[in-house]
Amino acid sequence: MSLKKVATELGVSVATVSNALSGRGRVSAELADRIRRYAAKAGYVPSQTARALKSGRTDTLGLVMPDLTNPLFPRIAQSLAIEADRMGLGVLIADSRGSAEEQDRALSRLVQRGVDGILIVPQRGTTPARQSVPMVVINAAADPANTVSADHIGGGRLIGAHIAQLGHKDVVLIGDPLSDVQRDRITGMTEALAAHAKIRTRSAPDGLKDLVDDIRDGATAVLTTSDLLALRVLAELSRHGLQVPGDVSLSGIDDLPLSQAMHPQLTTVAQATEDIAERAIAIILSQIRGEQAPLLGQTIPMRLVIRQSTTSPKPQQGSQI
Amino acid sequence: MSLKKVATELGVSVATVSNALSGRGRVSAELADRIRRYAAKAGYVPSQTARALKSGRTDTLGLVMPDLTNPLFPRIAQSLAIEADRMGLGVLIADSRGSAEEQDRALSRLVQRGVDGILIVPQRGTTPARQSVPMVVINAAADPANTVSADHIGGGRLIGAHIAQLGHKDVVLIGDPLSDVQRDRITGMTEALAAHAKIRTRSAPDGLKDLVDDIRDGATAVLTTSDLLALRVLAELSRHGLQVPGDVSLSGIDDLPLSQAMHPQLTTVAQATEDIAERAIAIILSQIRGEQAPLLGQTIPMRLVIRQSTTSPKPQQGSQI
DNA sequence: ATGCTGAGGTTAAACGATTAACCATACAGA
DNA sequence: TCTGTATGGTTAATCGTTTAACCTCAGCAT
Repeated sequence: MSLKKVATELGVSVATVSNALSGRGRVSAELADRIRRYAAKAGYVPSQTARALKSGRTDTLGLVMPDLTNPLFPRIAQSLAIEADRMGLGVLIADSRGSAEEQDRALSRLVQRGVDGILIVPQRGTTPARQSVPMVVINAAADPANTVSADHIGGGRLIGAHIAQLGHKDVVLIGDPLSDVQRDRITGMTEALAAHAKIRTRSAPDGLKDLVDDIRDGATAVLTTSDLLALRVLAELSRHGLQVPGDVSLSGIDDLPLSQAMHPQLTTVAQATEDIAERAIAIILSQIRGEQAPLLGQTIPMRLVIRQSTTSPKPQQGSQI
Repeated sequence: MSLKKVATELGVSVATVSNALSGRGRVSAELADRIRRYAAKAGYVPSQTARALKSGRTDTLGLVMPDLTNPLFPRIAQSLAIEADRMGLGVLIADSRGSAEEQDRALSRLVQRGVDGILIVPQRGTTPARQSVPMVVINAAADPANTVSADHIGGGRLIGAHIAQLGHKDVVLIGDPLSDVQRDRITGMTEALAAHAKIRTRSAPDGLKDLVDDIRDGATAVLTTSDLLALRVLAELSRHGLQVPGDVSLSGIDDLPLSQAMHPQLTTVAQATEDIAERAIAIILSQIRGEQAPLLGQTIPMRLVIRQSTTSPKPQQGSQI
């Protein structure tokens, strides 16, 4: 069903049909009505392709992620897909599989496919190559412009403050220092805890094995930079007979489904992925439409989710000789 | 950079440029070479949109999933995205958010966007509405044609046989009976265990609370239909002081990242998502190209991953007075 | 010279929608 | 009667590629 077919079958010109359906040109009310009804009945669906060719816009966004296997991907993808859909946009996915080169290849493939804009969660420590279409960076730490990110530092502060308030005086922070995001989270935790507690920092995954020593040495809480890492820490602790939260408090970040399935249920910090998606798409849409408002890095607050894995430290800290 | 621009700048016709670049028409070797070089230098990129309009094909597939938040989604999406990419296809995602109606809406949106075919992981118990483009169903249980699925029954058998071989005589199976896939997995487990053990079946999530009783009553293994459920079961068991695998063996299915992070590491069954993706895309490509070979449901074997959560039952089963 | 063949191009139509520019009719005002 | 102006359409160009059909020589045989 093309415009032309509808037109000839109705004995009018394609322009009239187009005008009637779009409501833009001048068509008498009754003819417009007749056309609309006929088109609906005949199942006419405008060709996005033809429209794209004419308008130069495909109403499609590209989404590039470093690793689709990343447990956070589903959340972001879902929020983005839903919001994009609300805005009448499609989302084309691409996996940048580990390397910066693959990331750039993914970018240019998307551009060649004609996407109107690109949403990208960049590889650790890389700056994606500039493209000919608007680009919004998601969840990069402290990038200059066109960035929408969860407030990782703030998130770190949130959990740090929670732990400080519980009265912990000796805590260990563990995360992967190669990741900007995780570094930011550690920074936040440190800020919130510095005045209240001794801080030990370990880097994952190598530092996992030192954790038990830290605890024997007096640490009463372990703050991790991700839920998955927290699960791993829990494994390590329980292998050595340490109870959470009895002997140690433990926290994650991300609020993955597993944080509710594990025992004890994990205290964590959630990203407002819907808000991130909404902002990201708003920004990219405004850029696509040429409103070059230099929207600077936007930061979306995180939310503390207190569950069972954190409590006040045991009063008797006597075991350390 | 359009064909036309390249053509006029080189003083030839667009047809010649097109022919030279595609290698299809008749162009003298040296002219073709000159054109190719110039096009490359000028950064000419063919418009996919125009090509799509002319050819009627967009080289794009739609991927519909019931819930992008499903922990299996990343794996499938990644495998599919990579394989599609290898075949020169793009992947447009859509979330069917819970309801069968939303699923059908997602489908028709994709069709309107002009995808050449659709890959769908259907909602539980729904049969997606037939569309005007080829469709391949992924991971539906026992559907008729055009289905590519992990062999869930076989996977169930695999883990069942493993447990039988370990010598368990009394096991409980737990899963969500509303899900076709999970039912299939239970079926497989049952087949493999029927001759060797007493089988108790519980449905998740309500049956979780009965598990401890089952074990006190003599059950020595709990087989779940998913890793996430296994984690939940582990939580329930340890809340009641039961050790895995000391007191009970436990297994999952899916081989999610968490199965390695938890303690003990989970014995599980993995889907060969790459193989599934490859088959699914091969099928849909052949349909798009009109080779209507009535490819019937294809089933991809699963793979047993033995880790630490399963062992032989304790010899002394004396406590059950 | 004349006709043929083949190589190497060019012309033009088509895909489907949008839209600027144009045309025709009716009716009002002078 | 003639001009002016809505009103309601139609024509045709355009976006960038692809491709069937056609044109134009050069070289060759008759």
